[in-house]
Amino acid sequence: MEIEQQLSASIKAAVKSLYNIELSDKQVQLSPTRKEFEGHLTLMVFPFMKQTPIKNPELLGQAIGEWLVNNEPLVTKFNVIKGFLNLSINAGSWVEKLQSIYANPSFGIQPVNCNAPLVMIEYSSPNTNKPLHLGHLRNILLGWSLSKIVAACGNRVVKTNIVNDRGIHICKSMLAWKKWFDGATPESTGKKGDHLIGDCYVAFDKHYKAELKDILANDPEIQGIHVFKDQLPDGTLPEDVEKTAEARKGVAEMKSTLMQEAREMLRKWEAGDPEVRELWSMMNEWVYAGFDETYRMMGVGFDKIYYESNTYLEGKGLVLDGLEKGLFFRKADGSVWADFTKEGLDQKILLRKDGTSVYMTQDIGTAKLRYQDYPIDKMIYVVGNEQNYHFQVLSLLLDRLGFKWGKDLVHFSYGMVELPNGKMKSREGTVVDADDLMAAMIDDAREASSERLADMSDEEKQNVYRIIGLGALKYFLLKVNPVNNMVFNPAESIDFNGNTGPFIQYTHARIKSVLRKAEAETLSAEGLDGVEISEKEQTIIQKLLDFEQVVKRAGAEYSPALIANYTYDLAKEYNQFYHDTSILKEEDARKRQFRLVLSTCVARVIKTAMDLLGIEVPERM
RNA sequence: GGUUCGAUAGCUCAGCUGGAUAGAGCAACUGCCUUCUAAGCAGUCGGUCCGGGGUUCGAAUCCCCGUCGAAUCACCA
Repeated sequence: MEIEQQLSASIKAAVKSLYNIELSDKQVQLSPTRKEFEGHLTLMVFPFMKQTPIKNPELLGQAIGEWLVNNEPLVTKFNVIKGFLNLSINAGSWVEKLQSIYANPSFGIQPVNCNAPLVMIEYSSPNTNKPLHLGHLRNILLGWSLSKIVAACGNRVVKTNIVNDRGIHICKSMLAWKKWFDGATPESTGKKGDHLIGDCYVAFDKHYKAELKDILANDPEIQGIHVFKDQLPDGTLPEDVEKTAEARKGVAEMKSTLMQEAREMLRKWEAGDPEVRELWSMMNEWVYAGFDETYRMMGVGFDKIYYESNTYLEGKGLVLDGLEKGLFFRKADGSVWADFTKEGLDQKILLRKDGTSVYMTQDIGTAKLRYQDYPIDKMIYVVGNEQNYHFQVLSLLLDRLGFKWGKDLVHFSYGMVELPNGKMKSREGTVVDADDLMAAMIDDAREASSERLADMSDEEKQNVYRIIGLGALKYFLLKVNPVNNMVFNPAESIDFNGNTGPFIQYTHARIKSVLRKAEAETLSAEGLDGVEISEKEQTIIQKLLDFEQVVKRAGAEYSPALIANYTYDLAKEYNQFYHDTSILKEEDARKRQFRLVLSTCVARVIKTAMDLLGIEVPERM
């Protein structure tokens, strides 16, 4: 990086000295030289050619190249192809850079002080009526990685979770448990609590569906519902089959006794009915124990967890205040609305006519509590792209209410995980369960690596399987640009070869193995001045130097994928070097030393980068 | 229908604020383990960067118009 800055300044000086022209930063475009050409960094001369008296790009490149060779010690030689000036940097400068990387154990990570901006990041945000699935995994891994990256960019970070622990969905599970589960507990069934509650939810849905079917088939009132299309010229009134079915379904849902019971339970919950509350607490505790286990296995956590049962009433007050201040308006039926038609959006309901909260109101309430707890400078919500509209409105709403971070709250919107034949549907049993998937990945890792680790203790082995299996899964989910939907094929297990987590982990383990064998040698980055280095070695140093910029960009663009792809590139470069350069058998002691230092730095950057993704790297595999 | 997002090799994906002949991995085929870990390395095969205009020295990238796909437009969360 500093090499580029220095070079950039010299190029400006060159153009100034040759043609008396001041170049802007934008006009000096340096990029890594493509492999098929000689050189390390390439300058494009087109952006400023018009201003110079020389209208031939080759001649212009030639002139600047000559000036640099004579005046800038970094540059040893150059060549010009079309408008591209390829510059070669002297080997000593690369070695110096490597030495400074080696000297800085936290290379790439910005220090954080107590005055740094405070960024709160919300992710996971589960409902408490079913276990976590693959979609949650993407969310949670993105949130965790983002927290690491934002912190690495010099911010204070508070990781938070809003648990949706109340509402009709949990009442459905509670009702099903009471009706059909005969007092089953996680202990009595040996099931994780979240899975047991998930079973309840499925059971409710199954019975509910059956009841609806029965009502639709047998209820005379429903049979009498018909919706017709417009009259045809011949006077007939064709029935609109679709709308009829829709209307019948709507009435059937109202008539369902199961649904009525669930609603009654919700009403009792809101009224604070002790029996309902007790059941609710018990079942939620089961779920939390289950979630905690999943989070622990994933290696993630939170600094502060909010529960919707504590926040859902909070928004009301703010909305009523806002109403008094004229920020919102009340409709004739008594419901309260915000008008965003001036901002190009619609009107949005904030309180129902009976005064109860909606989703949006709860988010306002949560925001209020968070702001009371922390002096937030920036808020990042990791939530799927299906809620883009919601957050667009929330941003305007919080801004109107005077939250200073409302206007630029970040909705970190990511795409859905789809199966080869479309979306995951819990109703259709096509959901990929998070616990199952992690266990399967660890099994695959065991199968792939048990032979190699024969001399390890069982406990050590188990740990390596876990690191590899989860590494494969996490990398798979994080390497894809978050904004895109992605496809997961359960039939093909996640690969361990190629652009994968284990490939990168393997590179790290290999380096560690070499370093262990070199342990007898005292490793030092001193005394490497003038050591001869290969093009590949130079390329790796250049790649290492990129790391700082990649972290910054990943932070600015909220993209763990950038870190993932960078790390893969680095590992690939290193593997090529490893393949055709011997390290320990090199006879020249300084070259050997240099290669060990280079390898150490690569291992360290891999470890740091993978940590930013929430992925561990093993010492052996 | 409105809004937002997306479309790159058979499949999964990279491609930075516009830069040289568009890159990886998987799959298929071929080499390389008596030498630091072959989860590796090297190679072959594979492209109308959805289509059409425009901007300019130069477009996968920026702008406009289409086509297709996803999400959303609930007094659900």
